[in-house]
Amino acid sequence: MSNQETPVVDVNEQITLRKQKLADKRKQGIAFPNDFRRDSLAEEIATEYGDKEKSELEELGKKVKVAGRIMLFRNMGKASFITIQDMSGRIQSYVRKDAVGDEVYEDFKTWDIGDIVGIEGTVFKTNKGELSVKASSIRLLTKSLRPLPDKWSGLSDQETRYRQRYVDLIVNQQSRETFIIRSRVVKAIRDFLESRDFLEVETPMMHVIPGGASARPFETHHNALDMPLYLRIAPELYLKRLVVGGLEKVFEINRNFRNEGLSTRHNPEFTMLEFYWAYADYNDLMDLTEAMLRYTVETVLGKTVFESGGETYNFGKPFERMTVLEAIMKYQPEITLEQLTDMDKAREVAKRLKLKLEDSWGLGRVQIEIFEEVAEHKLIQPTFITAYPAEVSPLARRNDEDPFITDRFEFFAGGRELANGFSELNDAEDQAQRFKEQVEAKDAGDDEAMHYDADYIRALEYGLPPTAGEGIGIDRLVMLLTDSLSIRDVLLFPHMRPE
RNA sequence: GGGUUGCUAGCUCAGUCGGUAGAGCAUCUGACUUUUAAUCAGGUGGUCACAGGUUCGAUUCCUGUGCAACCCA
Repeated sequence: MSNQETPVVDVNEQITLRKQKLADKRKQGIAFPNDFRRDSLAEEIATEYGDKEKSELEELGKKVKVAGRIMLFRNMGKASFITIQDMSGRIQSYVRKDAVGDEVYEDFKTWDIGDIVGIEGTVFKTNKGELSVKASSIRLLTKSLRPLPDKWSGLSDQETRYRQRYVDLIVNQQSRETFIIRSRVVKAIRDFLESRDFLEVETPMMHVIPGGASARPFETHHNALDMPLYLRIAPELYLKRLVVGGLEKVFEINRNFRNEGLSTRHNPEFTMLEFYWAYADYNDLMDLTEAMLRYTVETVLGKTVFESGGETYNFGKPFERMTVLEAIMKYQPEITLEQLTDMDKAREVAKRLKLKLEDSWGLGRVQIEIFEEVAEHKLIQPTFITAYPAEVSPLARRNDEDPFITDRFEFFAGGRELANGFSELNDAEDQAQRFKEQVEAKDAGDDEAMHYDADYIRALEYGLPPTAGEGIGIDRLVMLLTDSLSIRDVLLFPHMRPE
């Protein structure tokens, strides 16, 4: 294949010319050499020599080998300046005809912005003081056949940025930074949990029974076994099986798949951290979550107070904690506790808020609908909301004093739910009963209700120690830390309809 | 699912009250051995998203489709 012409669909004059240049290069020998080895990155050179005086550098005569993509090309006759970009940043190179030789220089003048080059030369400073590499030799390593976007305005078309992320990453520094931050967030969380003796595990992505959350799954098919399989909607039930098995502190950072609509907050596949902690409850979890998020924000951004979406966030001070009902009354003071705890009155409140209620919903579900309508989007600063009704928490442990609610919380910041955690239900008989209720709901037409997972019940029957577990949406956390309005901005390759 | 907006050169954008289009960057030719979005002179480049309709004539007006962004449910 390497000697084949690349088929190009949308050919234009510039592409045709570049293909001709590549064809000439093929005739001269190896068009795609892979024997150049660099010894320096742009940023390393800047860090090491940026502060030195012009004369100091001349004395030093530091020789470097750099490589990267040509981003700017300023030809001034018998000498040129090019700016190349590598994984660390950009550096300028000064290419003189008398330094690289007539033949190379004439060839070099035909190279294009976007081409990938290797340069050997000396670190120096120009008269204007810009740190540069004075080329003693320069080679074309990869011919680029497609012109890059405008060197000044870059690529701003959202669709192209998502569909051709490679181009976005070449020209938009901010996009590169977003994904560097994303990587640092995951690393910070991993370091934090490992330092507290959590074990990282990998559990199946393909489930026979999709469980651990309420959502519609993607379905696939195993040919050899001739059976349906589901892409997981959550790893929860497998991680808790591991706690039964004695892995008392486990976590997994991986993809979940939910067969739902697309929006600025939803992608069919998204990344979740889930972790389980034996001999702990939801209060311990909130403390741990607070410490982990504070550590993550501080490690990644270097500070605990930051701006995002026009708001100032403070992850340094203690996170607020309140119950679902307290949150409703805080943000809608005319609603009383009495109205929220009486089924008929709560339904009246919901009706006034123009919420659409199903007849089958109990008081707990109605309360949550009201909460989501009046409070959720107002929870800007980091806040834990507790005391979720059992009706909407099929996997959470009931509260000892009030069996109507569970020992559960959700964590909010920026008006978005970022985490969900609770003391786990470890009563096998109670869990079996709740699965049955879910199956009844499914039979009644709720296609987000859960299946009955008999093996999970069997695992619980061996005994799940008292345990707390939590899931944190990594994409939404990264959105907050990178000031991104859409989940697509924090996914390298977001789901798009076919072109 | 409903609504609004957008789709014009490789990129970023103008524009045509209906007479088939412009700018900057990129590209091409020429000048230039310390430039900084280099500069200067001169060129090339477009099924105006797609398909219909109205019209003497549609990129422009109308309808539909596709993709995208935003808002609502």
